Amino acid sequence: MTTIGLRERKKRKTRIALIDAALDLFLTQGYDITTVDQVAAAVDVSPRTFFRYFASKEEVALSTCRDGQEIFLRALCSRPGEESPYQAVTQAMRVTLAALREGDPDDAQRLAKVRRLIDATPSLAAGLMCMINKGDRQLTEEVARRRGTDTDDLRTQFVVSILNTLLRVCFEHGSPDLAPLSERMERILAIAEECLRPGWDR
Amino acid sequence: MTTIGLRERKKRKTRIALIDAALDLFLTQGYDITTVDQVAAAVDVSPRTFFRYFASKEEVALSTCRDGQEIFLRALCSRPGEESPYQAVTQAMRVTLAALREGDPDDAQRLAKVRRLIDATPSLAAGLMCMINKGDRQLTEEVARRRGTDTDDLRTQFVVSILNTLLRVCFEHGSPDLAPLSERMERILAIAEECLRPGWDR
DNA sequence: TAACTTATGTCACCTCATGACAGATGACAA
DNA sequence: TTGTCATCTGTCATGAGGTGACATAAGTTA
Repeated sequence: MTTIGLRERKKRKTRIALIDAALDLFLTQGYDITTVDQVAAAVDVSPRTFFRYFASKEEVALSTCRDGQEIFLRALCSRPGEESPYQAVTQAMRVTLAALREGDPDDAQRLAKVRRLIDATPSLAAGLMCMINKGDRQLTEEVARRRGTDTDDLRTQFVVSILNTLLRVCFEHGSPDLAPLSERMERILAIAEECLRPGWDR
Repeated sequence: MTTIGLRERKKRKTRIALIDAALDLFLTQGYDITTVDQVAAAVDVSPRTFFRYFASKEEVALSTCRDGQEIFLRALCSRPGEESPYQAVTQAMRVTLAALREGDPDDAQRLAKVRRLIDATPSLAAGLMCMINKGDRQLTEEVARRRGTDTDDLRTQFVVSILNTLLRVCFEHGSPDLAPLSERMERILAIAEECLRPGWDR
């Protein structure tokens, strides 16, 4: 049986509706001149309610990315413990892309929209970057665990930063489409392996 | 002769005064609850005038860092052309730290305050990171020039990201003091050289 | 149905940020 | 010194982002 009731279903529906309305308005009019009121009105909801779903205008724009990030972080945590930090991260990246390819097409669609939006909106690009780096703490713990150090270890922090770099380069300037994104990622990883000494992440 | 007139001097003075007042208020009360009006009042200036000097509350908080960044970027551009991207960046970092050590002690003092402030204020930490990455375009051009590629080159972008990583790791979690900062930087660079293959940035 | 929990709307309020306009002040030439 | 000009500044008005308080409506559970 589905344990979720009508209330929960409604909540998810308005959340999605807010995201979609916001994305469409942002893309057609521009992010900056679109007001929260307009987004709320498009979904027939009070502005106050908007802020109960999203803490800020930026959050609604980037929520899809955040969801993707969480998929990635979960994938990362469930990688086998023998994998080195680099292996675990790259595999988790591949898993995330695969999940996206096989999941709800609407989600992929939304992600494509967000990507177009971010490319047209510098402040959102900055926000996305910050978001990626927010995952640092979890990433740091995961790397520290795999390297057998604590999170203060300078080398661990260095490894984390490099991995973060890979994540950023792969995902920040991508095409909206999934296949080229995947290809781009593999090229980046090849470059990384050319540049880094074997065992650098151990 | 000094070519700057009274007007220019006054402008610089209020700018500095605004920065110092803002930093002190932010540190004593907290960044978030301090209003622009308070900062303006502390310098006996209208709030409107504040916004003629700084585009935002964040800008006044991070202005000292931005100044430092500009010193760094100028130092980078004037490095000899034979240096590899990595050499040029690391030397520019050292030059920047040296300039700070030998420059106006007030500036170093301000920088220390900013650091304490950033450590206590996540949103500013995010802002700082974004600022650092804003320097990317210039950094990318410099790296592309030294590698003899154009700025779209994937490997160039990778090199830029790694260098950016170094910058971040060195400057973001530092002690307020200058000497330990310098030492930390050297340790990070040593780690980087352990991890990266010779010639990785060529 | 009754009692509860929770989502929502309304209202009020604050801060950030910007445009328009007028007055004050420094810069500069005659 | 004086007059003109550019520019800095203050005042006022406006709009958007964001939040707290409280009542109400709706879903949930007994």
